[in-house]
Amino acid sequence: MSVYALIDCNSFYCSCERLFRPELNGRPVVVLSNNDGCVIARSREAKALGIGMGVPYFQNRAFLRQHNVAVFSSNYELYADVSNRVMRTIQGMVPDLEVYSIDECWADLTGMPGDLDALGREIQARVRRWVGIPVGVGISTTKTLAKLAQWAGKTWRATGGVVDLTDALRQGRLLPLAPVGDVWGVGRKLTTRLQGLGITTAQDLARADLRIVRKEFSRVLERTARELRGEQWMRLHEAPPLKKEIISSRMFGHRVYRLEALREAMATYVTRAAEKLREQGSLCSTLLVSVQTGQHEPEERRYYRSLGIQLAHPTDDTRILVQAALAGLDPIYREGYAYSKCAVVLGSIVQTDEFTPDLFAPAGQGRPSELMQLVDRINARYGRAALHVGRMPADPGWQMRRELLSRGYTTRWGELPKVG
DNA sequence: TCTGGGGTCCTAGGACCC
DNA sequence: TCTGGGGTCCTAGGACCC
Repeated sequence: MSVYALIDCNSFYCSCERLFRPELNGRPVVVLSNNDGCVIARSREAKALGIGMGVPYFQNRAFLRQHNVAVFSSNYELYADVSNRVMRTIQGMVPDLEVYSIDECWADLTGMPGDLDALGREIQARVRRWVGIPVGVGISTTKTLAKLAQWAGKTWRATGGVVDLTDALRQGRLLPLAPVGDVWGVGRKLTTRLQGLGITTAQDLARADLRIVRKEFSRVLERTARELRGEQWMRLHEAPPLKKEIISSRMFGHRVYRLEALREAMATYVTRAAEKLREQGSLCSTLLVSVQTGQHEPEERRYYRSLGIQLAHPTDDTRILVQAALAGLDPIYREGYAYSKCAVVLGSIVQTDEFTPDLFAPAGQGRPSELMQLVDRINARYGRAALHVGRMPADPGWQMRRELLSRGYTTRWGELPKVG
């Protein structure tokens, strides 16, 4: 029998902000999305105030001030660094680990001797002591059940955030109490449709007729239902698979009207995407560029258009990619719209040894660019964008807003905390 | 009335996750 | 004034093939 654990950091971004600001313990804390757009992380105290996930910041600013809520722009450099520390700590305590997201990981505990509940509490205590971040642990025989165990740990505080759900009897008690919408893989749309069929709890889904689930919904949901029954359909992925597409997009800090500004932004995003491409040692041969106005504009002022571009040879060269993206931008730009965002998606991603090179390709094309490797090394040493294409401005007017950014406590020499 | 069946590949779009 | 970003998987449907 397999045993999986899901370890999840509580209100991760808020916990990171508190790490070097202990006076914030007990005080409600929220963290905003890019551009200070909406609330994406809430401490327990903030949730208790009724602040919803994803609510727009500008509509709630007064309420937040009134309740003395500490508000932060997202500081991804800090969160990524703290996340690495958490993962390394857990890695030393379990046989196999899959980093699932910035604040969650799976562990394979199959065959671990001793009390699993006690192991869960040990992990929790060590991460708290070594890194300072509170975590919850859910343990069971499938990933979907482990996820549900972790949900139970959050929902019933008496558990202390650790729930061992390997026992069939305990599963039988929990499943009828769990709303189907809290099952991993069941989102809003599916919840509504399932409820229409009288399937309202995890137990209902586990007991549903699998043929009907497959026919009316999908194989994906069938797999979820089977996992709730204890059939193991998902395994651990220790080495993260290479990305099949790489997206770079961002809302602008202010609306943008001119083609020239869009070109700057596009060049910046393509540069970032190409860096990610090279980080995984891949080449790409298609791009999709898009521009759009705000979703909340009146109908007649909304505009969205995208264009796919096929390259002659797979490449990882920022210069070629930027040139192609800018050529694609021109025909989809229309004057007179208030643009809020542009994006690039790199696709048809391959490894160098995965395709047949073109005998007639110009020298240097169709393989990793040595020049780009040099640029990456220089930028790693002297700071991102020390060397960059001329189209990328140093201080763009459209840059995202981060007015409430905390310090780079662990990632910038000049911003280290001072003691004494 | 009624028009083959089955396979592959590609793309667009939907749904989900964090 | 102001509403996130990055990713995966699956499905349906069209084109094409034998």
